[in-house]
Amino acid sequence: MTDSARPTRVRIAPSPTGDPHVGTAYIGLLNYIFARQRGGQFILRIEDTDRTRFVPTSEQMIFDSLRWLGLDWNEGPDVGGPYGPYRQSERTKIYREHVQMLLNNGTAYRCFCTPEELEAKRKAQMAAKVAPKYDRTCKYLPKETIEANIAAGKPFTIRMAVPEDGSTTFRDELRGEIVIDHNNVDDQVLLKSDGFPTYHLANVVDDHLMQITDVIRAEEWISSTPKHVLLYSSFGWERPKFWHMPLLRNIDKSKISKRKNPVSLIYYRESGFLPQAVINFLGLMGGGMPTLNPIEAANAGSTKEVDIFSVAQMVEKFEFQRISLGGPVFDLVKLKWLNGEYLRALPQEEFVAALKQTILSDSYIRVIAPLVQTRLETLGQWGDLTDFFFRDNVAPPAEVWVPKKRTPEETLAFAAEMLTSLEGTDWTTEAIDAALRALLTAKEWSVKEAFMLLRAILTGSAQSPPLLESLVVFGKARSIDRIRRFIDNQKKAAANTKK
RNA sequence: GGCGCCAUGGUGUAAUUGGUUAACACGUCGCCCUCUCAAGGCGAAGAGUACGGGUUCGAUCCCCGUUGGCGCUACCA
Repeated sequence: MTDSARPTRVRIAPSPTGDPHVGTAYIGLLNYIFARQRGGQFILRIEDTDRTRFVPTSEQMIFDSLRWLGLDWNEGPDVGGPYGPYRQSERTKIYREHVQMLLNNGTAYRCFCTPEELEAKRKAQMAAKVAPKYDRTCKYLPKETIEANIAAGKPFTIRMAVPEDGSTTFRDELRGEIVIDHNNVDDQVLLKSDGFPTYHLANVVDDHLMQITDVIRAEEWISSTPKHVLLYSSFGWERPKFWHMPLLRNIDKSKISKRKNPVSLIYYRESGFLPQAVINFLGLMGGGMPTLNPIEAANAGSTKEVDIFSVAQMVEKFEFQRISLGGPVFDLVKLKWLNGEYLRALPQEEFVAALKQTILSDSYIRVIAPLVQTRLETLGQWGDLTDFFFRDNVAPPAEVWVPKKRTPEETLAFAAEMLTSLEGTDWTTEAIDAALRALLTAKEWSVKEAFMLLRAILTGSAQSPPLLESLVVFGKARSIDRIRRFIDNQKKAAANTKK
């Protein structure tokens, strides 16, 4: 059972629940480097077991974004491999078979409690200031009851039977031993009533079946690692090594989120960040690259070179043991500086090519053109009508964005509502229109007021091509970011004038 | 609340693993260059390493406690 003989195999397992996330890219990069350093394999697995959050277009965006960043995988849903399928929704039979093994050896049991019952119990526990935990009602159900329930067609989940005392100890390769008392481990649902597995089951089964040697994932998983360790032993399997990486943070140190940061890889690509810069920046998060010694630094010519490196250099020099465990703030300011460095270093031909691939691409211009064709008299007016599509900063004056009968405060509050609503909207004119109208009716805003506000935020002006179409063309990721930045900027400005 | 993880300038990281005036990069400010703005060059301010105790001749580094931040606490991942 020595793992030294096993060839290194690592994986990332994103969920297709929306836009591909920078956190996925971060963990992806780390896994990629880890595999390359050891001549191992890097696997992409799609964890699409939550049908309520499933977004059909998400998977392809994940593929595209990771490829854009240059993080190629050896095995995955789209490239195949010997351990497929690599999409969990296609592996439900495997999970059911495995959960049966657990049922057979008594390390799992059926639970007939309804979501409502569970919710009520949880509330009661919270009210009593007790740690919310499943009370094991169904753990010791008599055989006859279980069979009767099944015969009656009562829906059930399957839970893991966590030992009622003792503790689980595991080793985190970066932190050392971590001990968690079983009192603090819930009887986790392994198989949902819809027949799909939860993360915990699917993850362990797949990692084992796919021969994963090292689990390199975000720190948020530490607390549930005992569940996974317990599962490995319930199955009688050797467990992988666990490496928990620090969590990327917002400026306020909270876990990075779309409310406070552009978090979509689509955003970075569409806003004209270079993949090398994004990857380089991610490589800076948490350290890991050894500092140049003074001689190397002198040879490099400039000390800032220590912050600039490629994936190849990371593969060569990155040391996982050097990673610092404090969650790094994802600082857009430094990313922009880095991106500027890469842009300036580009040969002119490549710089032009980069423009033509992104912000000046044929496909982008093609979708903008119909919006302005009827509105211009000479081609020279193109820029007048479309500038906001090509700009990063638009700053509408207050007389444009504050409706006559509203105060700046209530307008900003409405903008914030709009942001929340649009975040959860499909990016089509119909869906945006519906969302907007629902909101404005609820808040008693006129169509004119609401649309003008959004127009001002998006374009910086009171005149523009059709708003909804413009939003769609500009893209969800960038539109959302523009609204968010507008609100932030106005709040800052208001705070400053008060001082 | 419970459990866990973490803690070096505003931000990201260094500090030959206990011996330095605590270093580098971003950002900020100033100067130079310059038709402007960037870029580039030069320089400055900014932490005494969260706090309090130990251990030690000596702690950023080891130990304990406190505080704070973050995460988890779902039929989400």
